[in-house]
Amino acid sequence: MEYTVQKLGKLAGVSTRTLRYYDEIGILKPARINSSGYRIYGQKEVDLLQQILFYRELGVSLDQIKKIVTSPSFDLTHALKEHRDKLLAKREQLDKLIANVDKTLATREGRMTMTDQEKFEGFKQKLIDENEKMYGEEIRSKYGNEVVDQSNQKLKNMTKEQYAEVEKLSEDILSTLKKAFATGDPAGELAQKAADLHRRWLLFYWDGYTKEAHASVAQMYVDDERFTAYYDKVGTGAAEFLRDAIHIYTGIKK
Amino acid sequence: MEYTVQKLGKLAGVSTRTLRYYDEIGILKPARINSSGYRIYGQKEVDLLQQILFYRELGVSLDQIKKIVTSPSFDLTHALKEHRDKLLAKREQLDKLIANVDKTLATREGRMTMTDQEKFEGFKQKLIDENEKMYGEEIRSKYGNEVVDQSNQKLKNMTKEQYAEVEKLSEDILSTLKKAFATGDPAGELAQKAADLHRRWLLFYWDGYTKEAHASVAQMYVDDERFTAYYDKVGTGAAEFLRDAIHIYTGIKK
DNA sequence: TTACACCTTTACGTAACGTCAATGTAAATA
DNA sequence: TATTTACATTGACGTTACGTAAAGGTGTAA
Repeated sequence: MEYTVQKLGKLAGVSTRTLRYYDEIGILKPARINSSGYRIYGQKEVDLLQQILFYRELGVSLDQIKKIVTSPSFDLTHALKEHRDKLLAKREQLDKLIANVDKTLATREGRMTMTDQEKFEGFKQKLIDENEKMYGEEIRSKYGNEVVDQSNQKLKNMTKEQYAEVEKLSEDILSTLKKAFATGDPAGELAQKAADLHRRWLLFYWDGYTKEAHASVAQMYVDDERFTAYYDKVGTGAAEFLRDAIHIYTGIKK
Repeated sequence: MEYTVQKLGKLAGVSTRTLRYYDEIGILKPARINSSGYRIYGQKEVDLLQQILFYRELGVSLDQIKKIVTSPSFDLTHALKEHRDKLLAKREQLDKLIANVDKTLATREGRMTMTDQEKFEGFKQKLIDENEKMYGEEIRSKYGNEVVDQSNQKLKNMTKEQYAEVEKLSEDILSTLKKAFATGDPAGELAQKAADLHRRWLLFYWDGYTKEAHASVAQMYVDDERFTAYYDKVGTGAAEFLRDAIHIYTGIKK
């Protein structure tokens, strides 16, 4: 049986380029070249190619393979042992890399959750505390703990993408609030949009959204100086403005 | 503190070529270029290089590193996780390679010992049988079993190098025997050299070399047609010639 | 004859530098 | 000050095992 490059390539599962390359580096020469300059391979070459591909499978370099297949006295066992040593060293190196990447990831994730917590923990606690203060023991025993638990769960399960969305919402709230604040009308379209964004933002933390809780948080923004300061970045009195807008949005007035 | 390429290179443990390459691919540009065209690096670049080398340590490609260090919003955690996946896949691949090389080695070594045994087992058995026949029960119970055991051990423990030496000795015996046979003098220098080579050859199989056993083996070469045929390749009557030479060499005549 | 599949050689691209080569500059020494 | 020595520059080729055109010749079927 005789083969052209493509036929042999298909037979062995290699590209024609590979066969030409093997010819070029002298590792597998065709049995003959026909009158048109085509490479013609015979059975012997098929067998040799199989040999070559076998060693290639083992990760042996073509240079080494060449030595193996061209020199009959080549000490294959020794070569393979050396090759195995190299592979083992490589794996050790890989293991180190993997361990390092893992460690780095762990550190980063540790930092990430810390950052998350730094960002939210205080706020969350504040929310809970204020909530409690506002609604008192009665309401807390009713659904306060539940809300707290869910909030904690949500925070812990939040993905980076979700976090990014939350941040975007935060920014949107501020920018919308700024425009709304400029109109001076808490019942206006912009102010109501800000209130709606704020509701969506809250949904990232609360499962059991209620108008009452929303209104209560809005009041808190006015009562707690830290939140007041945060929203007053938009303009002096913005916290009150947002509270008014939310109270209108929720239909609840305290 | 300002650094030229070499100073920074020494500081960070990389070559100047590496620094130029990093400049070339835009991963680490010097802080400025002085009037002579020298690259001048500052503290910021030192820090960045450390970053770069850290990721390089992790096996991250420079292309990826570039993305990491040039885009602050790059999702490093995600990138590292993907990178780790790649490393894990690589290790799996490596493990397969290693297992295959091991298997190949085992097969080869199995074949090797089989080949050894094919080559020696029959001969060894013959030796033992003949020895037994010649010396009878008495001598066999005296040291025959011991010799057999040691011979077996030696054969099994023979390294490839030792085997190669044995083969070389075999060839030397034949070529020397040929030349000696041409002289027709079993007491001559060449014949005695052949006898000595034969002794050394026997030592590879026997620990407890004795002149008697050696002389006995020599006689066996004449008695057993297979060995006679082997040595008569050198010339008709070569087995007898070798026997005579060995008998002279050992000083034992049967 | 035309189309189409298949062949050829030539040559650039890959990743991350190593290694000259040719040449200019800064610092140290005679 | 002149020279040596050390260090800088850019340019370019080499490395591995092919992938991927490009430009053009060949074989065969419709």
